[in-house]
Amino acid sequence: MNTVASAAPYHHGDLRRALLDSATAILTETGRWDFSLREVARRAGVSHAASYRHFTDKEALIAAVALTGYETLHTRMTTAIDEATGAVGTLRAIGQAYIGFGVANPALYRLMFGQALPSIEGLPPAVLAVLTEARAVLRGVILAGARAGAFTIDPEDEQEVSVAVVTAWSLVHGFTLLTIDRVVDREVRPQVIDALAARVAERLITGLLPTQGRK
Amino acid sequence: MNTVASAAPYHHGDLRRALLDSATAILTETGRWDFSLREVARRAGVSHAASYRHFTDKEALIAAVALTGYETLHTRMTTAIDEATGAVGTLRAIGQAYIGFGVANPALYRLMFGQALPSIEGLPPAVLAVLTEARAVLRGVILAGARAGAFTIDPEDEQEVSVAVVTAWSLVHGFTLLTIDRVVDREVRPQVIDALAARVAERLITGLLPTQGRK
DNA sequence: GCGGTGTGTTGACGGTGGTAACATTGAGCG
DNA sequence: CGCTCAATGTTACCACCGTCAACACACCGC
Repeated sequence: MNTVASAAPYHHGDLRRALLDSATAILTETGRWDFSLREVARRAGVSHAASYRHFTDKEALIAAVALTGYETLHTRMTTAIDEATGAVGTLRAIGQAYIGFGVANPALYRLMFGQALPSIEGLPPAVLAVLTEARAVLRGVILAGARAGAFTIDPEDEQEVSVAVVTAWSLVHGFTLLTIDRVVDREVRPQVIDALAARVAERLITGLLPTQGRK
Repeated sequence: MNTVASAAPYHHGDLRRALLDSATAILTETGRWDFSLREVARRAGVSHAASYRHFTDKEALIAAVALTGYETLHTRMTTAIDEATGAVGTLRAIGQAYIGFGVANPALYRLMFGQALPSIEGLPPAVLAVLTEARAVLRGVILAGARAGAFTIDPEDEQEVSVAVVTAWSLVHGFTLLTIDRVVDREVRPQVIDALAARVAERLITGLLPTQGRK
């Protein structure tokens, strides 16, 4: 009866996947993350209560969508790393991949980092794991750069490394959100976001001060 | 009948203000920005439809709350500037004020920058005005520093100044959100956020590279 | 062939944002 | 002083939402 080609093992086939697909479709089409469960179900051609066989909660559905987002973000970052060379180049690549993902999927990005949960904690462990993994990747890049002497960071000083990680992540996260929210737009009107992102990243790398010590 | 001392010009007195107060109270108490209009009205001791005499929409109420947030943020920034000296010192002060505000009012901050609107555009003009003003303040600080020769920025190069503005704002915005969302917490476990914020800011100012040119 | 379990449906409940019709009350004006 | 009227607040209602319980079906192993 169904026009879908692939196998239909159970009643619907793979409703869980279908629901996730519907949700992400709404996300990208409308740009809003505050969709209704019923709309997702409707779109999947299924009754409004069917989702509860696959997700305990609306929040669980959202968390599952976020998880897919974290996963693709993570893979984009790692592939970007693989294709880059040098500490600074790798840092640039990873930042570009991150920002590129966020700008390409604004609603998903905001769902991942913006909303439905009181805090990141309380999320399913799988979600936290991927998130932690992504941070570990960034830390690894910075640590490698520090060990290679490319940065002014003592690789043995854990705190110093952490500060650098937080700094880089903050910059990239903040830039992504400001861009998504069109706050930046009015300031710069960049033809290409990439160019602006690159210059912002450069500012982080080179700093603001004239080339000499601090303070 | 009312225990409130001040005048009660109309039926309730100043329902608009009361509703805003209720909303902010819920915001700070529960930490959630997705309250219901009816709860706000209930808390103000008024029927749920009364709010529509003062706000066209739930979104309008939220925007009004956000507006108060932007205003206090703006004043905190300007007073911080007044009390600071030197370009770098001023930049530090403004960043600290910004982060301090966000961390002290997490739910409000997320409401201001996180949520209910497809994008920042489409907000009431008053909101946009204050937001723009806040950015202008930051730009002024950076421009002054550039003119004084404190930064490696050509004050005549508008684009370069803009890049610096976006960079600083992105950093501070991202750091605030990561802190609020407890993402940073697990990485560093800072006893005092201020200390971490200061070190992050320092990283922006001094950059990552060993003290020499770029690339 | 048959029971049972996994899957989807129907229908209901309380709560929500929003609207319309009605009630009240204070202010302006004779 | 009393009337009107517009501003403010209330009641009643709508469609929709998230969630749950009861029911229907269909495929599984036996």
